[in-house]
Amino acid sequence: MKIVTWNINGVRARLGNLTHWLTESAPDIACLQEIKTVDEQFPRAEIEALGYNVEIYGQKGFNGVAILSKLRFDEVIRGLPGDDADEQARFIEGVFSTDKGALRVASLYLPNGNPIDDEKKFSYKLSWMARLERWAEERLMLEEALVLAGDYNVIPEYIDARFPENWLGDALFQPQTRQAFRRLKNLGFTEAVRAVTDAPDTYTFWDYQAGAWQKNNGIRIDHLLLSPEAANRFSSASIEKHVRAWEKPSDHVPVAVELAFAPI
DNA sequence: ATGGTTGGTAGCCAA
Repeated sequence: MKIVTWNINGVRARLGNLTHWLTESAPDIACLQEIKTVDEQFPRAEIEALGYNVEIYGQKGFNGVAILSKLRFDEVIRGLPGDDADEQARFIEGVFSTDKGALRVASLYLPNGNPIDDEKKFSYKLSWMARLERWAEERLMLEEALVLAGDYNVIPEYIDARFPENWLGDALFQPQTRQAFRRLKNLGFTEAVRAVTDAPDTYTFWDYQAGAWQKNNGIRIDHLLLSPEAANRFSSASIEKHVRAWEKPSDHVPVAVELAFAPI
């Protein structure tokens, strides 16, 4: 089973890319972030025509996440618990039935947090990460196959940036940010890409500005965390870098994992 | 050199 995360940066502006990618990459489950639309304006019919079930947690203008799945959804939960006042659409989870039991997949869009001297923005990022850790702690107690996929807006290590010195003042590379990501991982997750390669050139995002793509000025911020039950069936990960060279690309590319589960 | 680019929006903001 192929599970992919992709920050699409506007699903309506990227519909041609999305349908082409779904046909080419053929994921079983695709986690999208930054769909930047309300549910009613999501291009549902075009995606369903390709054989996908669609569950959306949209928002006007910004944010918004979705899960597309060839498997039927047994359950869908929208929003990250822990703050009833948080109205940003950044988290959706789906539960599926497989030959090995339940598979839970979350699509998350972690707050950017910049600029770090804006106390509201950076503290929102850190408190969101603390909420995510509490949520993960609870879910791991279920001992299910769980894939926590999305745009984490976290550069975990120096090798995850082509020019790490450029990111020292950025919310994505702050010590507190990196520590919060380590804390999450250390609950017992396997981070898929780093489990299969130590290569530095595994970027998932290249800014639109200043020719970042042409200079390979990239960072690795899109991640898939696997619970032990998922990690034990994990065989490979891939970064679909060629998508960044398409016409009208997102600034992120899809990141995929292959897990030995079959739909039932 | 504190630059530049994109999407969604009508707040130039968020990234």
